[in-house]
Amino acid sequence: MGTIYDLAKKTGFSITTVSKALNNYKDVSEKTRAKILQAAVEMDYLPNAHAQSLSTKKSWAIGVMFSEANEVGMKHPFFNGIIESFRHATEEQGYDLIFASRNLRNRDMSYLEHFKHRAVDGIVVICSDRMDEQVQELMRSDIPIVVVDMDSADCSVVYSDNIEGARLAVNYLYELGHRKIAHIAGDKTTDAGTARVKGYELAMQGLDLPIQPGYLVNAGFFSVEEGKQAMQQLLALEDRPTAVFVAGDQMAIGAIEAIHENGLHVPNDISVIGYDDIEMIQYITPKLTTVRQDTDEIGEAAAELLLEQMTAKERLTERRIIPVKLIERASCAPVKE
Amino acid sequence: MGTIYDLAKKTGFSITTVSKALNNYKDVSEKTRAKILQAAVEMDYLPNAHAQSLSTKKSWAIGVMFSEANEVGMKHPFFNGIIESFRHATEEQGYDLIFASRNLRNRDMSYLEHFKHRAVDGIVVICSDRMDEQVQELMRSDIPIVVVDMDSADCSVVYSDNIEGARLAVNYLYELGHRKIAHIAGDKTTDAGTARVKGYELAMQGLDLPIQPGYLVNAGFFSVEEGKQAMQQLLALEDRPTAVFVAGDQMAIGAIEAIHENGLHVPNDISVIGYDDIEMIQYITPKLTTVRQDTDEIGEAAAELLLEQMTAKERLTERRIIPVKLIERASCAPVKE
DNA sequence: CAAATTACCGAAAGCGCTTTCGGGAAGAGG
DNA sequence: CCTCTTCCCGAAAGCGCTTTCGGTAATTTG
Repeated sequence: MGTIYDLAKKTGFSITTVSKALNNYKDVSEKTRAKILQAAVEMDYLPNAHAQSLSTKKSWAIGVMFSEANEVGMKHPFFNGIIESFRHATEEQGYDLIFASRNLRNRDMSYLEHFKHRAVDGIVVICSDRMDEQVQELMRSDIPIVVVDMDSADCSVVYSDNIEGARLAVNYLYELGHRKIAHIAGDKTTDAGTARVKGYELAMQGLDLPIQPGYLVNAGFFSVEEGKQAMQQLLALEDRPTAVFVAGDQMAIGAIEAIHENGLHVPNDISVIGYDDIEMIQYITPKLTTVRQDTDEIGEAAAELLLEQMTAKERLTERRIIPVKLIERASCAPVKE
Repeated sequence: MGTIYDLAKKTGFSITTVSKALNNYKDVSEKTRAKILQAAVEMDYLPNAHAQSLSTKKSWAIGVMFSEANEVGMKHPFFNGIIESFRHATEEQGYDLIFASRNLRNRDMSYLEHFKHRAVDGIVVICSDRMDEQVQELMRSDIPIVVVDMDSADCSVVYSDNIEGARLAVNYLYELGHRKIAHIAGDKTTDAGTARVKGYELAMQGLDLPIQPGYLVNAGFFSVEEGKQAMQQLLALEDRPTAVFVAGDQMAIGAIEAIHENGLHVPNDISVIGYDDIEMIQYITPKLTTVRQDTDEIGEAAAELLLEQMTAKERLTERRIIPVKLIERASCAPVKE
């Protein structure tokens, strides 16, 4: 491959001139630039990124911190859509993504430390847990950052319109005639969870529907199993709901399982509506009606907010709330008399 | 944060000594090492990775090339399980993963070029398409590399035992009494696809079952839609199969859809068995019986093979074939008389 | 034609770190 | 007491690149 020095020797110019030619400086003639570029392809020259970063203080790398909840990591069916779209958007601008280990040659370090060590130009955190100490530390730092699925006044954030999403869901159920509408909620340590609860409460209130005791059940971290357990609680109630708004698709899948295991039918006996619109729910029975979060849009918005800061070289704090949409499928039906 | 120079000034030692203390050289006394380490945490010192890489020629980074087929990227339900496990394994050794863009400040470059530019220590390619020019180029290079889900004599590879998996599937159907067993195949440009076809043919032959005309249908790149279309072809046959072995779970989902749309029942009318064991198939109806590929194992094996090369600092060519397992669920039934 | 621009190029310092090599001090051996 | 090791430490070169600053040659201007 060779270094810039080899290129200089080969062409007879100084490394200064070579560097300038490569970087499109204007004070090098077209003739010599052409020669240098030509020689560069001939010897298959590629600049060394580390050397460049060292001298320019720009690494063209974005550090990503991914939720570790439930041990799923990149398998997370909602987050991986976001990261994919984020990747596309940043890639176009020439940035690489780096997934940092928390382990530097057997020395434990925080994400922030690792990102500083790697000298990333910016950070994206995709994590719902507001309480995560690592996330907090990142948000307090002075590196450009964007956080997804969480709110904060201290840094740029992007998340779905959860209040509105919950309202859509509840109103939809209401229009189908349902009055006994329960909510299976995500954990309170997540903004998404709390916002959807709030949206649920607001919507119910707006419709003049009281929330019956036991109708609001916390189901933890959005897993199938937790959704199932939550639904079992609802089914054990004296006065069962006729419809339930579930704060996540995976939990909704669990909820449906519970209902089926109870010998009941979805949607004939109980309607359920989910949240997220992850891929698999179009293949389950019944196909799940849900509130779609636009992962493409979220990823792009996150990229935009981060890019903005990186070029401005200063931290900005912008909030971007992405609209949601109700996707009607087959898991909700008019209430039975 | 400060540089090593600041640390030297603060402690009164030379940067040489500081560097040695930090890197556990033996020729620095415990006393001074302690002082330096202490000062390091006090001033929040972190070594600059670029500077380190520049002088050591080791970047502690692994480049990952991910399949771009079907535009899914990290959303791929099988591959993302592998990459997640790979990440865990390499992370423990202190390596970071870098997802390279193919775009270097508006100059197009190949993955190989980009990885050279970034001076990664190794490369993992997770991609099924044997014909991909980029993959070929990577395999020809001299950087340590491991490729997943593809065979090659020129570099270390790891993939599932596809022949055996196909055999398991066919034999299972046979034991349920099926004799008219069709196969919906993955594309011939993928090793997985061709190997499963071969396994299917071998198994049928071993059971003395002829493969009836039209029973082997190519369905492309493992998508739901393609699986559906392939199944429609099978359903259009005079003499329909009673069971079908599908080379991928997503295609199997499509196949089941097609069967249902045709007014038939799975498994009562037609049994279907998939391949992969992706998460969602336990939630569809009927729950899909399938051949499980062990993504954890594959990712770990890939990490191991790559790590090995990176420490040896030379390219090795080892082949690791991961065993598969039949997971019995509810999409297969004894043949009807 | 002299003076003032302009165009082009290179020396050198610097980015933050590692590593070789040599040298002084302290301890061991005779 | 002198020599030989051993133990610590630092000077300096080097990793591959960017960028400032100045200098020469070519060109333009009056």
